[in-house]
Amino acid sequence: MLRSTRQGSQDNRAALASKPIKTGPRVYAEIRRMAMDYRFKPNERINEVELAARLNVSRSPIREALQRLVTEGLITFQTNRGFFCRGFDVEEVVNLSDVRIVLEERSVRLAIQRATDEDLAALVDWWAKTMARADAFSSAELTARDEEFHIRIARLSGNSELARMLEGINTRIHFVRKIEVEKHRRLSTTYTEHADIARAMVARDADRAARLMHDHISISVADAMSTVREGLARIYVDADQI
Amino acid sequence: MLRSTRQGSQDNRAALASKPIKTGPRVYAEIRRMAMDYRFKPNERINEVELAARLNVSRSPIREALQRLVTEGLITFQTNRGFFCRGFDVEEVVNLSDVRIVLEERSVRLAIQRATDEDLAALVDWWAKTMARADAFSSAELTARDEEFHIRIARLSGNSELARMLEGINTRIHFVRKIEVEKHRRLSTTYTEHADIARAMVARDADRAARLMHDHISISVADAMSTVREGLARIYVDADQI
DNA sequence: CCGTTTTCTATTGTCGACAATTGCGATTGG
DNA sequence: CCAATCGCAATTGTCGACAATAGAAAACGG
Repeated sequence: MLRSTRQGSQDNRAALASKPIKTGPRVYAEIRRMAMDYRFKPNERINEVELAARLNVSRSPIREALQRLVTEGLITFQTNRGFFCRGFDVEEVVNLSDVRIVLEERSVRLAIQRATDEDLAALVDWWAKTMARADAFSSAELTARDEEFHIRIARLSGNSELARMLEGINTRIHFVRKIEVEKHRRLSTTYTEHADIARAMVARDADRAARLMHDHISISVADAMSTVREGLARIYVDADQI
Repeated sequence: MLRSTRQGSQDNRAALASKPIKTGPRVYAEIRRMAMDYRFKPNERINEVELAARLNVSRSPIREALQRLVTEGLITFQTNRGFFCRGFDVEEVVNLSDVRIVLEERSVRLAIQRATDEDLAALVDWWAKTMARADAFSSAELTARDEEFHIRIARLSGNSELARMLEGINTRIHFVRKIEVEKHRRLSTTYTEHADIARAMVARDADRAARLMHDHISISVADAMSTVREGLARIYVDADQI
């Protein structure tokens, strides 16, 4: 009776719809999303056993996922003390933004150099369609489109490392971005800015596109501060009623 | 006699000089270095049990370290198939180089904006001293100094995220960099280029410093190809006699 | 002799167990 | 009443065991 071993987990899997996703990837994806949305409070210690229990798995996949998230910058780690949620402060947002600007500028420039006319036309079309339906989208969906616009350009750059790094930054600033989207829901400058960038790309006007991109992404420190403040409010208020 | 449990590892630790470094970090550092130096052959499958045996630990710390290295871009992973060494090709080197250029340019510019006169003077001094002793250094040491020069600037930028990303790129291009250092051992343009950059920084000439940095880092695709070729030779020849 | 299916083996994925460590709270001495 | 010390409870670090999977080898049929 000592060797019933992994009986429990078998049941869990079965209950979870036979075997939709493998445990490892699933756990990774779930924790990742939690971290992106600050479902862990900033600097909060993450209890492995508790998390394992919540996701119905053992600590092994949990720890492996957490380790991965550490290098992604979503989680912090101290030996013998465990994993912590990353902090949430203005400096980090500003720093990431600053890096993002130069990478996105490079991204458009390369895309203009290397993408085909069809690719760029498709980008313009896609964004036009998205804009047309903008009102029907939730804020979360809208944020996703915003992110996708930039990622598409990054992919068109033909530099997979560049795209990879921008994706990394995206996941880290996802939370602030979502707040910004909601803030500016009414005055939807974002949509027209995207359209302008895309058009400049079609026209192969690298300098203009890069400048537009720069201005589009730039945020004042004051903006960042207000967004972070708003974010903190959500983390410590809304989170409780999830 | 079933519960001798972790006897074995106890012995290992004891044999390894009581307890110099904790297992986890040690394993991570060792595997990381192996990956940096292509002690695993490109795209080679990494056998967890074998590696665990070699480092005298169980698979848990191995897997955790590998997971971390996956997001660092030093290791590849496929579910149910395991971990693989990253490839080694020209495209990746060129892509990383391209990203590196824009980040390093931003880095100098920010450093010029934010570093104190003392900081910059210290940078110049340190590099002068290093240059003076250059002949006494091994190629490995020389490579380390090269890397350190750039990292110092990144830190002076005051943007920790920028520094972090540049460090990430450094570990990924470490191998090619080492080869480049050895190639150009004689015609040591690198040293004077560094000195020039540092001087431009002291003079707070951002445009010049950025341009120098750009030219310093830029490599032609032809150079990259030759370096990669040389690298492949080493990986598949020298590696056997380690 | 070649292509398909089956069996077998090597390797990964996940688990529960236990030791080591940390941090907190109680206890004691000033 | 506060500071330092001690011990205990909670938590992390690492391990070996076993199931699931994939890939190779063997058996089979054409």
